[in-house]
Amino acid sequence: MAKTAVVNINIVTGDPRPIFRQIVEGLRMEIACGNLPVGAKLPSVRGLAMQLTINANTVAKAYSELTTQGLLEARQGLGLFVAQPKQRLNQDEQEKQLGSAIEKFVNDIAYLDFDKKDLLNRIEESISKLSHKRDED
Amino acid sequence: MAKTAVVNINIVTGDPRPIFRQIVEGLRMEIACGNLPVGAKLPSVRGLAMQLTINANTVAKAYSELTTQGLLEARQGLGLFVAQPKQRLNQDEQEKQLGSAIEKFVNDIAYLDFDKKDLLNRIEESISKLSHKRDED
DNA sequence: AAACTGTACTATGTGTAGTAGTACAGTAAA
DNA sequence: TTTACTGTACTACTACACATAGTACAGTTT
Repeated sequence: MAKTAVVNINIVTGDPRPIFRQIVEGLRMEIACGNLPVGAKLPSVRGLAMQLTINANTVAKAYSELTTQGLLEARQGLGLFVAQPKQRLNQDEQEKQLGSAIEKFVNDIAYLDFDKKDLLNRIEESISKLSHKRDED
Repeated sequence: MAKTAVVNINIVTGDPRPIFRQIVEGLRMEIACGNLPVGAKLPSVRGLAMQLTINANTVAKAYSELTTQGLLEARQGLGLFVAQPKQRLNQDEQEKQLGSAIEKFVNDIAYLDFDKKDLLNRIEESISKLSHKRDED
């Protein structure tokens, strides 16, 4: 049987995001960075709940959303696995989400002091950590 | 008496953000882009509520948060005005917020298709619309 | 059969968001 | 002085989101 991957996420008290969303976003990044490759087996609902000291239903909710997003694949009685990535959004929806993300980001940083070049470098660096972005020009 | 500025924001049904937050973020951008210059007089709590067809207490809540953030200055009996910008965060807190914003942004775009150079250009372009970022190198 | 796994449900409590309504204090204009 | 604007603050209510606790069922492997 496949060995359970180590999931390196934690819940930050005081983070304005709900707990289940911190899990969702934490796992999205772990998968996007290649720390959880396709086929990796995630901790069980009850296992991750104990690890994070939260309720199992909260973990189940996060896992359910990731499954709906196509990042995970659930097999009842067996566990949850990182799914083979597939294109799920059409071009228009992609463009819309990209635009929203840029707008939200600029809103967040609008009142901060920073050097523009430095900022763009940091963004480029963070993007380069995404595993499927590493091989691009 | 100062003329009330026209505020070009609207509430998007279906937007996951609470209504008061859409107002906060909309006004932050209007101010940051120079559409609402220092000293501009905003619509009254009751006026904006009517304009947006929402409750006046919801507007008051948004205005209150913007006042706390230092972007607006309230004068009881007179109205609300765009405040003189002032540095409010220390360097550490700035860096922390910048890091969080980048992290959140990369999480949002991690599964989208985009050309890296194009993305960085679009971010640079959006930043250039911020009025206090126009004169920078 | 036991022990793991996911899935789904009810029930409860807490906190947030928004509305509706009301009232008070400050200011300017008539 | 009155009127009409302004911001500020409060109570009360409803609805929803979030998280927990508990329970039970079905699938799979050992």
